[in-house]
Amino acid sequence: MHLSTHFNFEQFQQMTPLNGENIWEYILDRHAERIGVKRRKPALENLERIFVATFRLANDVGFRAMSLRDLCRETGLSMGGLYGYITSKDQLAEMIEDVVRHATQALPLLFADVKSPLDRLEAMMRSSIYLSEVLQPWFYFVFMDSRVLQVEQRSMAKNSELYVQTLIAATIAEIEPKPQGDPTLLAAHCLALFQDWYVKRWKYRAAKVHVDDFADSVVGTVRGYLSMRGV
Amino acid sequence: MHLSTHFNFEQFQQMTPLNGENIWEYILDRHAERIGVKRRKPALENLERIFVATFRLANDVGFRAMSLRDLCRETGLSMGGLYGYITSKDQLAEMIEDVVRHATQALPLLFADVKSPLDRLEAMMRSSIYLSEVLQPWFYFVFMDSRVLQVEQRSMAKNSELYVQTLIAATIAEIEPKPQGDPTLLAAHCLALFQDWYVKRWKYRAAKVHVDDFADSVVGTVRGYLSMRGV
DNA sequence: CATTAAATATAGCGAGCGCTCGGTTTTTTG
DNA sequence: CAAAAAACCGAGCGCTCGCTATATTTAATG
Repeated sequence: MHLSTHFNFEQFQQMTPLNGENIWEYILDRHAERIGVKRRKPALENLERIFVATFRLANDVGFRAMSLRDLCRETGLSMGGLYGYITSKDQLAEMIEDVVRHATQALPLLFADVKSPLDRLEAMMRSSIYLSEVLQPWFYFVFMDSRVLQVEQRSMAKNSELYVQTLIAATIAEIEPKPQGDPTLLAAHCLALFQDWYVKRWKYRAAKVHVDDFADSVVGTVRGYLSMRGV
Repeated sequence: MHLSTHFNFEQFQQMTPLNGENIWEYILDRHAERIGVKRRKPALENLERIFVATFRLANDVGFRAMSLRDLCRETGLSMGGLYGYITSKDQLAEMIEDVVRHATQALPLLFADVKSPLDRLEAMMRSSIYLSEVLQPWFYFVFMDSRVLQVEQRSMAKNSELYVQTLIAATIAEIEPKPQGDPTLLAAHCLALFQDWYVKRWKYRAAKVHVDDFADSVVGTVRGYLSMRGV
């Protein structure tokens, strides 16, 4: 199961438990007893249609301004059919936030046993970037729309960010010789750097930047700074 | 007029042409012939009420989902009164995007004559951070809500980002000895770093991080990396 | 092929939307 | 202190919202 900490995107795709294909199965199983639709094949197809359309519409007008009638038009479902898969509009967003949060928090734990803190940091940042490449619309949705969800989802998304930041700060604090600057602030910078991949995806797509180039650049920059001699 | 390139927030507040107080005058003058209200004092007061309320509501539900009736409730104006200041809901967002774009693009030009590229880069990043501190809700609004505006505003916001990125990339390219990595990609990292100040403002507020501490950290990190010896 | 269960279509509820416009109140002016 | 000007109010227009109850169509099963 375990790979080098210097894996690239192709290698990551082999090891990630969640990807763009099996995610519909994950969601269907996770909400099995609540989802009214019993037959598996149309359920998976419709789930994919629903979420893909949600991402497109939310990106156009924002989640709260997106109408379920538009969602029906995009998916080909009727209002009644749609409500076989969700219990409310808010609950639809909740499902997305839930996927992203679980995926985000599961990743860093895979590398908890890596001895070198610099290598562990690289592995966490690389896997975060690669995962957000595989699930870009999901991550983007949570980043842009979690603020308009109900209070509970909002704070869950914030706490998830702080959790990852704390993990990274702890790793940075282990580095010897100690890098200049506050580990928590440096960890925040790391988050800002790798989140940029899915937040500004339009920019990198237009510039034809490959995810491996981006990851190399971020990792190289961070490693370069953190392994500098202090003043 | 000219200051050192190592100014802090207090010094920046002395030199910025736009701040939290005179911005209402700026907006009133810029839209003078369109705004129906002629008397200056109530106009300035109501403009402030309108924009402050817009920021609060847009942050809660997103701009497209924010209703003008809620806006009236928050401002104390009626629908009719509100429409003395705006011509449409979209035009309200347009005014905000316009302020941010002009302020963003005017800043870097102040330092075009700084000889040392590293110093110029520092000045551009510092001023960007400090300006976004003074006008945080404005910057945050454009970052989060420009995607839901009409196509024209959307592309203007994107082009503005690319413009600043190009300026920074050109400055990075001047640095000797040449830093490792693609200047455009490094410039993108710089943007991600200093935009984090207003995008994740909730995080830094909670952690009681002062804007000068943040700016020092970002500038220190970037300078540290860019002035490293290449491999 | 008939039966039955699953999935979908549709009409409709009360509420709220952006926006307008005739009327009212407030402020300035002579 | 009137008259004129400026600012503001809020009911109402046509339309859409999230959501539901019921009827209809589709697919699996004997």
